[in-house]
Amino acid sequence: MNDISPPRKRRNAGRVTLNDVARQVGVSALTVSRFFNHPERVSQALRQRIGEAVSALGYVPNLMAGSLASARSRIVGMVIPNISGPIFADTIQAFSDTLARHGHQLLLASSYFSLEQEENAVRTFLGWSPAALVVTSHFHSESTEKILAEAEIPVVETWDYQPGRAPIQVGFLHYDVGVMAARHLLDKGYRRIAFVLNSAVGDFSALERRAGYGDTLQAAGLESWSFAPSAECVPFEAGKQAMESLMKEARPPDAIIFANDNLAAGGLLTARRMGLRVPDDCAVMGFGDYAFSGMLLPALSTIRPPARLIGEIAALRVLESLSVIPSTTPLQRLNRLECELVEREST
Amino acid sequence: MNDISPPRKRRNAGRVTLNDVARQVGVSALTVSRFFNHPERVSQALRQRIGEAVSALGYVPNLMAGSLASARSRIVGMVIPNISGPIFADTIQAFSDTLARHGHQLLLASSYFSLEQEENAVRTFLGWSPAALVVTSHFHSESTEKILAEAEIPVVETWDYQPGRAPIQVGFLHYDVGVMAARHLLDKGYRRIAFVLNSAVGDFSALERRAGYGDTLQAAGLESWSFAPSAECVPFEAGKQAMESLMKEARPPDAIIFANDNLAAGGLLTARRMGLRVPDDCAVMGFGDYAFSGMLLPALSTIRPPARLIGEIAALRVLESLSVIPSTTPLQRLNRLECELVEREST
DNA sequence: AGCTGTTATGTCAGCGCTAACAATGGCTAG
DNA sequence: CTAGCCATTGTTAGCGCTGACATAACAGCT
Repeated sequence: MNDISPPRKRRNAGRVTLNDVARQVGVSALTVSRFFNHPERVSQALRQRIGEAVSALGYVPNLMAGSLASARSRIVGMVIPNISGPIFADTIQAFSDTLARHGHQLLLASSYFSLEQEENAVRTFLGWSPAALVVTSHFHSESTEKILAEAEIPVVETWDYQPGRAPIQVGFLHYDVGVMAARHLLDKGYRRIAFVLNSAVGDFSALERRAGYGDTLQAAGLESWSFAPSAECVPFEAGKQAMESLMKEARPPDAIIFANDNLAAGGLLTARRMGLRVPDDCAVMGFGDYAFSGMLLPALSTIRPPARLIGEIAALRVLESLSVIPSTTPLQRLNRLECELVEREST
Repeated sequence: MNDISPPRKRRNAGRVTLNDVARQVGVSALTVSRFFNHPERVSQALRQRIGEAVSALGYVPNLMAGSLASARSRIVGMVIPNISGPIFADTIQAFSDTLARHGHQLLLASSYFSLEQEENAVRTFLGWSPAALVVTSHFHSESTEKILAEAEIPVVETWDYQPGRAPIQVGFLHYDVGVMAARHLLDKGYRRIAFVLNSAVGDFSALERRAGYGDTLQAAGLESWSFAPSAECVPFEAGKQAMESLMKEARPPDAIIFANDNLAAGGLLTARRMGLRVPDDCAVMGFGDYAFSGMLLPALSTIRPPARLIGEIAALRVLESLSVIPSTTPLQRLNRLECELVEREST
């Protein structure tokens, strides 16, 4: 019955395409493409007319198609331990904003300090041919290392600085933070200084801070001493547990460095509930300078990491690597940032 | 000279493609494609062999190509006022995690309460043919409304609940929060209750909370009264400014509702510095239940929004709309969530 | 005039994948 | 025994865009 089968239809969905714009203006599709990607290569007159047609038709470039054709995208993937934590949020914010200012988008995933989740996220992100990838710290699973090395895109490690590593790094030496905290307490005259680790397993950076603390105490001829709260308890509880346990010892510490301000806050409030005076009976020191740290009673002495700066500089390094912005060259060294000691009432 | 020009080369870059896998196994590319997207339509035996080939070759599906071909992606865009703020971070975290569990990715942008930035973000996101779009509140520019309506993808509005609006909404009625705060203070016997607005322009939700407060006071035959800090100052400062200014009045308030906990914290500390007793001289109430709120002295009474729940349910609604997970149907009503009054020492 | 170089635009082929349709073979129902 | 059906796999034709290359037009130069 049917003579010629009609050409197979495809669900174009009536979306406005480059070709529609091109036809409207009377040029080839490529010229319109250039209008978006290399406007300087299109004559003034055409630029004007294309611009009008674009807004008249309400054309939205299909970034997927563009990325597929050019094997480049304007997506940057970021894997970070968590989003809602008080420190990383600032980094994400600054990173995202800086990218956005230069027309790039942020694809985000959290790893919860799990190397396996990090690997999954990296793998998935690579499926999107991202322009670059940003991860946290230099601790990765072996396969993640391999994948990142073979990805042939810029990779930036944040929140850490390990001299001599290949990828671009934007962060600080956690070891130094441990040294800084220990020195501060030593200068203040404390001698029995304990260190409380994070209850979150996989937070290797905290271990480096402890190493800095340990070496500093050893160099001063003092005994170092660390407490690991049971995993699986929330930071605040872990701090409480640590304080109770440490103070029960025969010779309790006269100062405690907590792996972060959440733990320190738990410790601080527990100390007060136990009737201890802070810092007279026991000094307390945190890390992170969270929003609440200055409002505690006594206000918490802590070390403030350059969270926003990390995000911003990481984004700038990414954009430089992609030649989106000119390279401000010998900045390699400026990737090593400093933490700031915030001395308040608890030490 | 040259007889036949060689076929033009393209920068394949040696990446492993579907075809490579298919060739290795000895099937067509489509079968491998089905292996990933509709595994149930591939025979057991092939599934096995394809799976092996995939990991042997280290094949990573090119999601761009897939999305282009199918006009569907597994990206969900989210536009939120800010990332690092203490409340939205939880929503983002829960949203991202829930999406990730079902193989979807989060593309994130922040609007800083600016309708224009929101519109830009939405426009850009649409270029990625996202599977769905999530925005904050029901306040959008006219063109954003239009774009969203025409997008033909699920759109979810979060952090707000306006009866009778078309898009899926997951949130609460800010008006109710205002009522709840006012009622609480009235019940406690306060009569001269002031409201302090947010210093961030564009936070329309705060205006709705104020409306709830205003109507409640009016219904009680009391005068309502609001203070707007100068824009451009950080929340903490704005709270300070408000407290100083309000307390200088001839008949100062006996209770103040702040638009959020940051403002309230500024107000609280200022009150104490001014020698006022809280809550005896002036009660203080916030909104948000930020991390520090319970640690202030006196601990801040506030209203806790279901931040994580919003993120999680928004993600579930998105996934349902996309038929990724079965629809738990008459949940429409469950999208309206409740805030919780957290009574502490400041009221 | 002829040559080179530069700028502005077009042609063509494909990026890697999947929807629509077709084909194959085994199996049941009439 | 054959039509009809399901399950499984293959063929074809793009999705919307951009790279490499080609071309045209025109300027500046010998």
